Parts: sequence; C-alpha cells; structure tokens
Amino acid sequence: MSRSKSAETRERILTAAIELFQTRGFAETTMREIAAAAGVALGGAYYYFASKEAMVMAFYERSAEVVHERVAGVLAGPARLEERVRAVLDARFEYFAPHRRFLGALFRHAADPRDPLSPFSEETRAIREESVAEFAVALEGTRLPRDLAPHLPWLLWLYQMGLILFWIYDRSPRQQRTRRLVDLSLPLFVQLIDLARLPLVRTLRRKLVALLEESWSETA
Amino acid sequence: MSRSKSAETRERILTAAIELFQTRGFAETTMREIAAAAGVALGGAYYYFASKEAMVMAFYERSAEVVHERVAGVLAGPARLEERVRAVLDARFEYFAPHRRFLGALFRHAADPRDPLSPFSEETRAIREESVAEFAVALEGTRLPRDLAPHLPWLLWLYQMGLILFWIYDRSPRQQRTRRLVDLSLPLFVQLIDLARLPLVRTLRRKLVALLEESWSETA
DNA sequence: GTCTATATCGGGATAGAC
DNA sequence: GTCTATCCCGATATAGAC
Repeated sequence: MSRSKSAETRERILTAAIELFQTRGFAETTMREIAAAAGVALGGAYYYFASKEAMVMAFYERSAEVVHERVAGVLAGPARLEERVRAVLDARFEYFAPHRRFLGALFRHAADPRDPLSPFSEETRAIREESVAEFAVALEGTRLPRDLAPHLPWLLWLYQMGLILFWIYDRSPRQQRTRRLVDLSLPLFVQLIDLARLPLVRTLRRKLVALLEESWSETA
Repeated sequence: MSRSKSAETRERILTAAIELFQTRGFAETTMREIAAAAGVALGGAYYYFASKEAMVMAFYERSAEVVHERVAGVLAGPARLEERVRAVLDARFEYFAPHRRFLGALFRHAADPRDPLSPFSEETRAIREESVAEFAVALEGTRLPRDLAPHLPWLLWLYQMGLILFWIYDRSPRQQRTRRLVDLSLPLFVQLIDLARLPLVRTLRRKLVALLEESWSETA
C-alpha cells in the first residue's frame, strides 16, 4: 500500500497536470504551471515525463487499467448481449466523465498515423487490443454468423470510438445527447447483428466481411 | 485578372507554406522557413495569416471551391447513383492527392469541438454545407424512402469524412487500400439505401431515422 | 536515484517603428 | 503593409544538493 516516494511525486505531478488540463485546457497549461502546482521544479516534471504529451499517454494508460478491472468484474455474470456491451461502455464513460475536456487533447492526435498518442498507433496497440478483447468477452454466449464473428469485437471497438468522439463534442447538459445516442444506437447495432444471420442477407454479409478483411491488417 | 500586390504576396506565402508542409511536414516546418521561402519577414507571414494553422484553413477553403466547381460539372449529366457519388469522391481525392501528408495536419483538429479548424466547427460550416449539398445533388433522380431522404446527404458526407480519414492513414502504395475500400463499400452503401425501401425493414429504418433526428441539431 | 536551480535554444506569436 | 525586436514557452542540458 505504501508507495515509494518517487511514485508519489510522479502521481502528484500527473494529478496536477490532469487537473490543470481539465480547467485551463491542454495548450494553455504550461509545464512551469504544472511543476509549480505539483510543488516541484520544472526539471522535476521532465524527470518523470518526457513531454507534456507523455502525461496524456500516462493518463490514457492508467484509465485503461482501471476501466479494464471494472469491466472484467461486470462481465463475469451472464446477461444479454446488449446489456453486456452497455456495461463496457458505461464503465468507460463513467471513468472518463470528469476528464471530458481533457480528452479532447488526446483525440487531437487521432488522425496522425505516426503520432504515438493516436488510438490507432503502435504505441497504443496494447491498450487498443485490451479494449477489443473486452468486447470479445462481451460477445461470448451470443450466436453469431461464423464469417462475421471474428470481426465483431473490432467493430464494437470502432463503434465505441465513434461514441467517444461524439461525446467529446457533445455540449448538451451532462452529455445527455450521447446517452440518448447510445440508447438508440446500441439496440440497433444488436438487432443488426441478429439480422445478419438471416439467409436473406447472406450475400450482403459476405460483401461486408470481404470489405472488413480487405481493409484490415491493423489499419495503420 | 490582375490581382493586387497584396493578394499576390498572400498567395506566395500560402504556396510556400503548402509546399513546405508537404515536403517537411506540418510541425517540422517553421514560420521562419515559410517567411524566408516566400521572401518576406516573419511578421509579414503573420500579417496575412493569424497563425500557422490559419494557413491550413486557407488551403481547406480554396480546395473546397476548386472541387465544388469540378463536381458541379460532373453532376450535370445523369448517371446511376453509385457513379454520381463516386464522381464526387473522385473529384475530392484527386485534388487532395498531392497534399495527403499535409492534410493530416487538418485532421488533427477534427476532435476539438472548439477548434475553428475542425470539420465540424462553426467556422467550417459553410464549406461543410456546400459539401453536403453536393451529395444532395448526387442523390437527385434516385428513389428514396421519404423519412430517410433528408438525412442521406449528411450521411454520405459523413461516409466521405470516414474515407478521407482512412486515406490519410493509408500507407499502401498510392493508397490502393483506400481505393479498394471505396470499390467495396460504395456499392454496399448504395445497396443498403435500396434495401431500406423494403417494407420488411420498415421498423428498423424508423429507428435509424429516429436516431439520426435525435443526434442532430448540427452535432457541435 | 531524486530532485533544484539555472541557463540556453528554437519557434510561435505580438508590438510597434517605419 | 512590411520589418525588427521582443516575449513566452516547450524542451534540453548541466551542475550540484541530498
């Protein structure tokens, strides 16, 4: 329980940084401010974090850990697919909620293929794959078309990314619009998965699978 | 035809900037380099462009104009929906092609709701609406479900944004993967529009329309 | 190993002289 | 409209206290 003094300092700096990013914005917060708020010299901040952006990465990594633990707990008991996926989404959004503005800073890098902070980058691969794996667990116990099945965890992850992007934009009180979007889109998504099993749409499904497999090899 | 000296200077600076962004990258190019390449002092560059990013915006605006003219020409004659949409996409990608690396800089801001450079922002509204209108024209002459029809231009625009994002990431030779993605996804998209008219999927379609209408009011 | 203090540099942005 | 001088900040480096 008693962490080393070093870990405590690092923690103090990271907490101060996230706090400042949240209240003043990422670009507006200076390293000097962060250091001052954490009670260390400028060099101290750089001793623990190679750059301002490294702090974003550190937050991203930690959140992945915390959320993953919660998700694992929730998915232990059986439930319908919709509820299982919702549990994953809820856990993530609940943890993200106080840091919504700050997360905008993270998504600023989403589009740069070479940026380590991009959710699609090599550096964030471990986090991404863990998240995809969560959806694979959520899908357990559901009857799925054989050809589509291997792609669904990744599709759900992409769906989650879309929701997070929408949520970052969502300026409605307490992001109610995002909540509503999940309420409407998730049942639709689940219904589509169910519909995809019908022989009627077999050709269409085949095409979708072909598309997914072509556009694959880890996007980046 | 004869532009003012001021407009020429501005043009010279913008051309130099795009050239440098393309060859050396956005972050790596300094304002001092741009100014030097354009033959003006640092302050001169800032006289015409409020920031380095404003240059990206200027490029974005100009490309919208040029592409829009081309699109208007192509859509004058009738053709099947798939070909009409493809014409719009081709025109855009053709103009973007030499600036692929540089456009990454634009998409870096896609996720920040308050960033003027975001494709969803108030500042880019005019460009966005013009682009949505192009797809509305492309849809003319196609039988569509009444309830879904008003949303399709915007959905196609969103589809286009997704493709552009994929294309920016696409490191395959000459972005062949994106080409392949369009080849596979566009017929699928058109087929889904066609399928949406069946009475069988009426309830599902209604739900989708409800979702679109809820998540509306211009996202931002 | 964990920091403080300080100096230095490069680059975005601005003010004001001309 | 254009240039020069200047400011601020992120980042790096270094010397040294403990």
